[in-house]
Amino acid sequence: MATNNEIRIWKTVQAIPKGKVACYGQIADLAGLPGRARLVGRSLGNVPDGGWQGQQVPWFRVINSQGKISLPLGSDGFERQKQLLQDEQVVVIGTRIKLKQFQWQPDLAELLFHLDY
DNA sequence: AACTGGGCTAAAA
DNA sequence: CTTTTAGCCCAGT
Repeated sequence: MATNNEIRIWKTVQAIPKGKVACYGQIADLAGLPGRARLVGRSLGNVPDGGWQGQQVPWFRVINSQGKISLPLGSDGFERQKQLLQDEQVVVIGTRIKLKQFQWQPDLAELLFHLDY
């Protein structure tokens, strides 16, 4: 069953724009769960097929604070994440993500804080 | 009521 | 650049 924290996390992740990424700690903060990056990682592994409330949850747009894909290099999950990112023009070199702009726009963060859960 | 292992992190080496 | 170290949090078991 989905926990409240998972739901908050999924909804926050749904706000990541296509072609951009965010890191686990960042999502935790924006979801109002500071210090719980690991919970974000765990929760993204529990995303229901078909997403949440009819909306997909772009789990693959979440990476670690080093700007890399966190799944084990060469694993199925890694390849899947890499493919999905490349499908939206995000450049992946080895495990590393390349983005012109790695940070969230302030107005977006502002919007997220006001999400009505 | 412990115990554990993660899709973590920041800092240091 | 990389690896290590030492914190960190908590759902699942």
